[in-house]
Formats: sequence, C-alpha cells, structure tokens
Amino acid sequence: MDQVTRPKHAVPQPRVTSFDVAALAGVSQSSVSRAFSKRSNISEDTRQKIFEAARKLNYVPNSIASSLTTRRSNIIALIIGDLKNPFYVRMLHAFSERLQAEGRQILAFTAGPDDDTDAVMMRVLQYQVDGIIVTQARLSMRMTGLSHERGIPIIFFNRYVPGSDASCVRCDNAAGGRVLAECLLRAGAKSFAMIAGEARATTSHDRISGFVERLRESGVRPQDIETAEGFSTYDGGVIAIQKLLKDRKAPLPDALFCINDIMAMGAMDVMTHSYGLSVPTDIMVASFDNIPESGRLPYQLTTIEQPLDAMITETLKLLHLDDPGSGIELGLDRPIPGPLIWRATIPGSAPDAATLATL
Amino acid sequence: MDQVTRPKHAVPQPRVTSFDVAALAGVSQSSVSRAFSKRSNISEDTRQKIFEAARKLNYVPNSIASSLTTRRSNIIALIIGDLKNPFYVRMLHAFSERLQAEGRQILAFTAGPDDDTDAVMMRVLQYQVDGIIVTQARLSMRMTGLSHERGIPIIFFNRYVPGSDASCVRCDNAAGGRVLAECLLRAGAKSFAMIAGEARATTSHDRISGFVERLRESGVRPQDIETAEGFSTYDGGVIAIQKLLKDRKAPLPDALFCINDIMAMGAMDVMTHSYGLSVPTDIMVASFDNIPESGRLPYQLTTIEQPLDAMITETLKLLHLDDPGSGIELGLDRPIPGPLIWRATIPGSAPDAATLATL
DNA sequence: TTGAAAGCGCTAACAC
DNA sequence: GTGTTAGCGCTTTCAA
Repeated sequence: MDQVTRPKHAVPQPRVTSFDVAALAGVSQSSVSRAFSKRSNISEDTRQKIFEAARKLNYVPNSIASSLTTRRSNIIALIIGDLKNPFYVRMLHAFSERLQAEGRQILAFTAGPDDDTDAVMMRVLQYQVDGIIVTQARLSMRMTGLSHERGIPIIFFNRYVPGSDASCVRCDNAAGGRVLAECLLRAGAKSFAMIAGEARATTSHDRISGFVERLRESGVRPQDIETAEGFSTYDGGVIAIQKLLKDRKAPLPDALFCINDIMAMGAMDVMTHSYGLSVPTDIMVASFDNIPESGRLPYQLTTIEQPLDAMITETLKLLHLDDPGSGIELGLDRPIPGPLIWRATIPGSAPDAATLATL
Repeated sequence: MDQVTRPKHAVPQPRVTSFDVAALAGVSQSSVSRAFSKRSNISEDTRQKIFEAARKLNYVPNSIASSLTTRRSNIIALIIGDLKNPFYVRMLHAFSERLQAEGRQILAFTAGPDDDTDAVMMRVLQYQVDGIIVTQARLSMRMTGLSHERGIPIIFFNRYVPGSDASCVRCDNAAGGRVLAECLLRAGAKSFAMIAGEARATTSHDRISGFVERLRESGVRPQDIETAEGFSTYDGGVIAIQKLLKDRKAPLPDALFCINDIMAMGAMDVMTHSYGLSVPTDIMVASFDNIPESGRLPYQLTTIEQPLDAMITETLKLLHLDDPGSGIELGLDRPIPGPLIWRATIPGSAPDAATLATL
C-alpha cells in the first residue's frame, strides 16, 4: 500500500519504428515509408494494411529522421523582437495557423534590441529550418548571406532593410501616412503633432514621411508640425504625449498622428484621464495597425489597417516552401496597401475611395 | 546589361559537414563532433584548430542530425489555444526567453477550441520534442499516454485536468478568489456580481469557488451573488456586463468580480462609457492575472497576479529537461500562490499581509 | 586524447 | 507496385 504514496512514473517504451510496422504488416520498411508519404506509388491495399499495423503499434513517423534525408524540416523560424505590441501577437498567431494548416510549424526565436542577432541566427541555422521570417530585429549581411547560401530564404516582415539581399513584405506605410494626413486636413486640422517610433525603424520613418509629405503639399508650415518619439510601445506613447503637453503654453495642435495604435492608446489615455481632453473635440487622433484594441469603446481609433492576411499570403509566396529548388529571389520589396478604418477619432465622415485613390 | 533587370537569385552552396571541417583541420570527423559538444574529452589545442577551420568554412552543426542520434531535439512544443488574452502572450514570450537561454526553442502549435486536439498531438509527437506544454487545450488520456510512453513529459499550464496523468502548474486560483472576496467584503461590499469564464475551464471554476466560499463564510446570501458568463475574452466581458446591466431594475451590486483582467477591462469600458458609472464609487471591481494592461490609466485594476516566473520555473523543473532518464512523474499538481496587486478599483487600502495569510 | 566504425529512422534511387 | 540498398550528418562506443 506503500506504493500509493509514491509518485507514479511513466515507463518509457522502446521506440516503434517503420521496421516494426513493416514486420507486423508483412511488407518491407520502404513500403511503410511510402504509405506515409503523399503522392507515392503504393497500392491502396497495402497502404491500408500498413496503416492498420501502424495504428496497432501507435506508430508515428519520426520527422527528424525524415528531415535528415529530405533536407526539409517543415519548420519555419520566426524571429520576433518583443510582443508588447499586439500587432505582432496577431501576426504570430496568424502565421502559426496558416503554416500549421499546410503541415508546417513555427519555431520561435526571440531577439530583443540588445541581443546579439547574429548569435540568434546561428542558432536558427542549426535547426535546418526551411525559411526564416524576421520582424523587428535587424540582421547583418553576413548572416543573410549564410542563410541564402544554404538555400534558406529570409523575409523581413513589416520591416524594410535598404540594401539587404533579403526580401521584404510590409504595409505600404508611406501611402497610409498620406491618407491619414488627407483625412485630418479635410476635417479641418491646421496644426499637427506626431508621435514617432524608434528613429531607425523604417516602418515609423515611412509612415511619418508619407504623412508629412502630404501635409507639405497642402501648405502646412514646418513649424505647425511637432514631433515626439514614443518607441512604439504603450508606455512610450504615454511619455511622448506628456512631453508634448506638459507645461504647454502654445495652443493644442488640432491633430495628433501616432505611427501605431498602441501609442495612440497610451496618448489618448493620458489626454483623457490626466488632462481632461476629449477626442476628437479637443484634438483629433489618427494612427496605424488596426489592432483589435483600437476598436474598443475608450479609443474608437481611425487608423490604417495592416493588411495582415495579404501580407502573410505574400510572405508564404516569397518563401517558395513548396518548390525549394527554384532558387531564392533576392532583395524583393512587397509593399501592400492597407485600408483606412474610419472610426471616431476624426470628426465627420471618411473621404470617398475615389478621392483617396488619387493620393 | 540585361542581367540587371532580372531578379537576382541566391546560388545554393553544397552543405558543409563535420567531415569538411575535419579535413581542413586535419583531424577525424569524430573530433569535430567532440569539439562542438560540451564536456567531452578533447584537448584545447585541437578544439581551437577545429573552431578555426569551422569558422573558415562557415560550418554550423546540424542539430537535426544530432537529434537523430541523441534522441533529444532541444525543442519544446507549446500548444496554445488563442492569444486573445494578453496573459498567454506574456507566457509565450517568457517561456521562449527562458528556454532559449538554456539552448532550447519553442515549437508553436495552435489548437482552437474546435480543433481536433488529438490530431495536433500526433503532429507534436512526430517532431520528437523533448517536452510539451499545454495551455487552454484539453487532451485525451490516450494522447497523454502515448506521449508518456515515448518519454515525453506533458505539463498543463494554468489548467488543471482532474484525473489526467499529466502534471499541472497553475496559480492557486481558489486562494486568490478568497483573497479578493475578503478585500471586497472589508471595503463594505454586501452584494456581488461575477463574470465567469467558460464553465468547463478549471481556472474559472476555482477562482469563482474560492470567491464564493469566502463570501458564504461571511454570511453573504446566495441571492446577493449574481453570475454571468464571459468566455474569458474582452468581448465576452462586454457582453456579460451588458446582460447584467441592461434593463436593470434591481439596485447595482456593490462589487463586480471578473475571473480575469481582460474581461474586467471590457466590463469597465462598458460601465464607464455606456452607463456613465464610476469605479469604485458606483461599483467596485476585482479580477485576476495582472496583465500589463490592468495597470493602465483607465483601469487601475486591483487584481491577483499570476506568478508567471515562478510558474515557469516550476514547469521547467517538472519537465526534467536535463535528466530525461529520470522518468516522468505522473499527475503532479503545483498550485502557486499569486500576490494581491492593490490598485484603485477597490476603495481604501489593502488588508495587511498577516490578515490575508489567515485566509 | 584520438580515430574507426556502427548506427539513429527515414527517403530515394535502383532493380525486379 | 514492391524490396534492396545506400546514404542524410551526427554521436558514441570501442580500440589504439
């Protein structure tokens, strides 16, 4: 009775291999292999016989072993910076579902801004992944080269690295910036504040430059455009708006442009709760991403949606997962337009599509 | 000049193997293997010689091949339901960092509530992972059995499956529920509403039962405790509070207990923006998780923190990643107490630790 | 400390 | 359509 109090342990069984299944089914081992692989010459009859034997033995093919011979692991590496921005969470989830549906899985690698990305890449290469998706992190040319030499394609997702030989799939950020500027202008805004992300981030840079470009075209003077940096996080948005508002003598700008929703949320929370400001009455707000949070009651953000599904489709296309022999195209850039999501942070109604198209 | 307009393609190079390195370094292939493996008998001299050759050839050990012989992949499967709740995002990120620091990676598997979890598990087993962490999904006994037979431990994270032979690491939900009840009681609450999660979720069940238990002990009558179900999502919280408040004739309950922060946020947004209610003046709120969002200006939730770091440490301990031969202990349950995070949704100040300890 | 050789479990020619 | 056989790139005895 003593046994009951001791923790129970599982007893590991010897591994069941395709040889065991072959023996039980009375066929050769290679037939077992054929039975479990798509489009291979095997009679339905023996296949069933094999499946039956496999079921009896609880046989599961060893994908590690098969990767070794086929040189395909069906694993895609996803190098992710951090998950503070819900957009990247959505992205991760969507990639995982899409890939899993086609029999592949995501191997997650984290690379913070302070981490040695090259070291992480070496780890990635060890795992013999079929492709690499990089968000937020930056990669040295040496590393992209090593990866490409091995036939492993790299896609920068939502991050454009000028001069890199890795390809890039991203939202058309500059175009979105122009659209948002136009919306604000039409709603009557004359003076502007912007909360940018990290200066090095191309995403931030492109959104800002499209936005400012359109403003300039409409005759807005440089002194009517203020900027603060928000590091693309909620807390960064909070800090940036405080810098903009604290001890302010000048009148409030008419409109605030945040380069992503999460910073807009931080900024709005501060304006609403610490300064008693109303949006859009006191100040209009526009941003980017259309994360799920942006539609919630306290925010109702007018924003440019990142066309996630289209971006993922394009990424998977560039990855050429199904015909690895085709060679890796280098340095492709795929900007995808994102739709305007009109909500409540800009007064009035959305410009019609025709108008926006001419931008 | 025509070439310039054609897309450039990377030319795949033949793979560099340990044999190539051995040849260049003038040693045997097995020495190369030794050089790259921890604690192995090799002179520092030849090791350096080999590293040098490896560097010249850009050699990276093939971990797929090594997994085949060692039967260890250094890959941990993480089966995740969905990422709508930020708590699971934090968890994913924290696991990934902790594992990566010790030379392992996460292979992500998604299993929605409608997916066939057993089919997902078969996929997991193919990849020869060293361990499996399951959140949100439920697993059949057959599958846990198959995994354990293969020597692959399974840990349910933040999910207790009574009777399962897989072990479980979780927050002590019932204790947290009691603490929150006590806080609300001390703040003067006499009537209560609760927003529960899915009925089948043990997490929700335990939090609710601890909460109600304490209420009963203090003489609160059953008719003074209302319940609505919120499916553990933001939108679910919104719907639940609307059901509770719409066409309400009875007076408002004194306090609202939500079994997680994300639903509390949905409920608060509705109460604030649609009903003009103030927290905690009109109604107190308490919840669970301490996700980063819960500390933001519009919420300031008083909540029980899920002790994520401790939970992860315990999970890694139960996984026995470093001594796989030790056998898998079955059916362990590790409830870990979560600290009370006192903010602004309950008036007054927090009960002292001594008081809470006696609960 | 080092090298030779036998696998790990599977796929893919190649014969039959 | 099926079986035989030679690897895939590595780790790990076993001898030297």
